[in-house]
Amino acid sequence: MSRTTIPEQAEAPAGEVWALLRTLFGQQRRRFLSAASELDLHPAQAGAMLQLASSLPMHRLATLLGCDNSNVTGLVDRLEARGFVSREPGVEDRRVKHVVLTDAGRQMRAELLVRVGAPADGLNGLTNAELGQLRDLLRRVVGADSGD
Amino acid sequence: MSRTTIPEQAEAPAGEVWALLRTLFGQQRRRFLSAASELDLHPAQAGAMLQLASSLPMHRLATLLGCDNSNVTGLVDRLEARGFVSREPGVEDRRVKHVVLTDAGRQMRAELLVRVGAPADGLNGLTNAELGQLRDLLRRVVGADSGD
DNA sequence: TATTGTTATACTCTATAACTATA
DNA sequence: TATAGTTATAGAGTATAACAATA
Repeated sequence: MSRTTIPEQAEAPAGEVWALLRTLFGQQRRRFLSAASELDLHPAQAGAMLQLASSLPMHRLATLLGCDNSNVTGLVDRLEARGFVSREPGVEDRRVKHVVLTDAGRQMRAELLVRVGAPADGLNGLTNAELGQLRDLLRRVVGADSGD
Repeated sequence: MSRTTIPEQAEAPAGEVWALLRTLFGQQRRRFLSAASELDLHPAQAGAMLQLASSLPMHRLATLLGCDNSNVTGLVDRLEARGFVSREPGVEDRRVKHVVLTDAGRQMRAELLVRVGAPADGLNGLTNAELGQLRDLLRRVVGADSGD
């Protein structure tokens, strides 16, 4: 692939780290898009499938995906038409519908996770001690950003 | 924000690092989407603007964005309609059209970079020595993945 | 013959607003 | 009154196929 990330600001001490992280972001994004494509899922559909670790109300799914409730209607319509999810009425609040994976949906999600969720290949080249170092540093980077 | 990333596989040594990286991915993705939205750009348009560090042939932009040539036609149409880019005919190969930023486009791109390209806030909490450590570790992670 | 960019088509995503049924 | 989900609508992205101009 001749994909390249945008150059610029790779000089500053933090900037250099940032450039490396962006490279990883790009790799991961392409991995996600490839996985979705291979499985014949639209990226948004793949994103929804990944969020469905457990059943979720429609509006909760909308929040997680960062889109309007109305979009989820069509999204779930299409996933339902392909047999990956079903809508189950809420018992406690009858306005709510829960999106729940079918067996086929669980299998599809597993396929996605194999392709997207696996640690980037490069991590396997590090020793456990180095992974520990990396973990500690990243924790501080992540922790400082408002946790969302 | 009540956005959460998908749990699962945070036990393995590499898996823990991977989970942290995914958190960063999510933060960065939301930052990108917010920036695009604030500037009234569709994510795909914002992505194109970021790639235009220098002029690019239409087909090259398509490759960089990972989409078909035919999509770039409409994408550039709309950016052109808003005055951010112009099409310039190629001199060496007359089939080619070069997409080049206008002054307004350069300014818009700068606005985007301020919002998206800045090092994640968390990096500022690390010492230079720690940044060096992090850089060395990430270089090995990135280097091992087939460089695209 | 192959490539560049365009057009046409069809499907999906996305935001907005209006509607319903619940709460 | 407010919330959950739907519908309707419009603008945009995306893939595919077919096409003209150029190589």
